[in-house]
Amino acid sequence: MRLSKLPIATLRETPAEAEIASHRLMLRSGMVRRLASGLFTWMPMGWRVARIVERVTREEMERIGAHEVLMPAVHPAELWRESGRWQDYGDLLLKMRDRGEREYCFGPTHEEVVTDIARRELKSYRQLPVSFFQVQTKFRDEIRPRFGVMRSREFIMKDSYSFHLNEESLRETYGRYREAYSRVFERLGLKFRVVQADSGEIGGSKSQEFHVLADSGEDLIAWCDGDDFAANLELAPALPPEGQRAAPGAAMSEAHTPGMRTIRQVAAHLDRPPEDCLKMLLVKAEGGGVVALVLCGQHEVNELKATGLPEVAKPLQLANAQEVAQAAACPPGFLGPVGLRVKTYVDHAAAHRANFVCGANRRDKHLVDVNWGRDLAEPETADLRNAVEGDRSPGGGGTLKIARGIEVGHIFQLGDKYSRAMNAVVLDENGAERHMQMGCYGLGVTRTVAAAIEQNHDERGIIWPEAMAPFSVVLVALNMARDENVRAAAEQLHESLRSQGVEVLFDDRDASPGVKLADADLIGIPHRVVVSARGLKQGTLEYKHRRSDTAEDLGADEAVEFLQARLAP
RNA sequence: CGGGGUAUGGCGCAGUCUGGUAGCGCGUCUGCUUUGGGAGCAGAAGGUCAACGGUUCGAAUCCGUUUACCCCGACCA
Repeated sequence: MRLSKLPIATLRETPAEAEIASHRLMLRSGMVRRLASGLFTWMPMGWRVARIVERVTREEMERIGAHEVLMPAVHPAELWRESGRWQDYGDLLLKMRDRGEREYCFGPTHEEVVTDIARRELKSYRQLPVSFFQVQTKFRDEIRPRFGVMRSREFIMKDSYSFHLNEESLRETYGRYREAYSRVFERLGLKFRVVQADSGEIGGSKSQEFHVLADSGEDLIAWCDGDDFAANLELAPALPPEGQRAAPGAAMSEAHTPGMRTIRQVAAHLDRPPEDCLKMLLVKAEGGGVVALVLCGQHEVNELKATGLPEVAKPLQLANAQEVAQAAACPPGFLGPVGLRVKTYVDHAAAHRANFVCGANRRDKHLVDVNWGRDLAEPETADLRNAVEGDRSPGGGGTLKIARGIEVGHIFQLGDKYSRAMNAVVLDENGAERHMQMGCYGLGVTRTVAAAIEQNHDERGIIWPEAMAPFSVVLVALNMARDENVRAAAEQLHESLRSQGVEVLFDDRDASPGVKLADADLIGIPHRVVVSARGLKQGTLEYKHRRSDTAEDLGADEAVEFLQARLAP
């Protein structure tokens, strides 16, 4: 492609709306343009990248025998009423009416449609297992679209659905998808992790997420290098500490802690480490009232774990002022478990502390040298907190690491949730009707493009992994408009590379060298060749990799072989 | 949906408090010069100041209504 023919300007200044690197760089490099909140046009350069992700994904889907289909983007309401999700999916579902006042939604996912297909087409266990996939535009009416195409309302997803006679077959196919997804992200050159995940609204039992590792990721994931444990932080168990709890020491006493409502203030004032200072949260209980949760000062409550307790209301909500006042005669900063008559759960780590500090349930007072079993009853323990770096791995192979990730894929074993709701059955070998087992598997195509940029960029621009780059080589011809030698050499190299099948972006614009070099860095093509009058005088071209700090000269006549050697897969 | 904010040429912004008929940088176009890290000079095009209504001799500016967008919270590929 000749840049002189691509009428898309790169932006020197960043539009004010862009908060994160990928959004900024995609706008500046002209990969996408915004139409409205959460709606983006994919411009030529960006679309090439999206299509690479699509292509690699398709190839891996076909490799495991999935059949590509294309289902409608618009779905009739009846189908979604049948599954119960016309209501359950909530406002994320974009609903609309046609001229006959019939109700439809724009599909945010396709379990209903594919299950309808399956119940019509699949009649016998002999047809199973089978899986279908599509690459298609989805619409989710997100409350707050943000981060450009990372969380847009309209986006492209590759979604697959598998059908099985039994759970064993489902598990086997699920495993194949996990491997296929891993191959997709490996081939794209992304650093990623597969982690255990919560199934959320889609339902079903087991699910795993694929996260591209990036510091700007919205999710936290935990894993252990010494075993195969890996989970979304919301699911990662925080194991009880090992060993015996220390013996009680000095007798419990009261300390004056005026106005100190945070763990940090209390710990500093009493000269105790934060882990010795237990904090207590009052949260709303199912059916009214409150439940108390006690954790070590440095730990964070885990919402999924907390709401898993029978008494705790979903979603997790802190008690309001009235509820706190009802439970204790002090402000929230001075709450503690001693003498409190509220259902109380204590995190394993907090239950392991001896001689700890906690609120006294009196304004401006804390208790010091408190001990379970001495100053108050032995606690009812539970896992309430987020795991932290260095915690013991549930897999037993060492300690946990924590990193940020961007969720680009999610695979589920759905079981019979949809096949039951929509009565999708086949006859088994005994001629009996059986609800099919289902799996579903999503991969965010457009989000993967943004995630790749989050993981691979520097202050100058994007650094595409080789496999995702919209072009392999950028050919920068300096002062081509006024130097016939440069023009001839550049045109010739462009033609040679093209004839060898190399995807080359030819910067033949009549622009200053600074502009061209800056744009080459911004767009992020891995291999750069500069043709200049200066070099040609010595019969050389200049080569530089986007990740390298230094350029090297190469003979003008060996450029094609040189590049081919570098581009070899 | 709750809270906060913004809306002025393609992009980034000033002007609004204190009303007087719109300006800067980047980009675009023309010409000359320059040419290895976002060039210089000269000239030019481009704005119903988000929309509607009101106050006023006069509104980007004051008042009211509406809309769009952004940021912070709960969701997801």
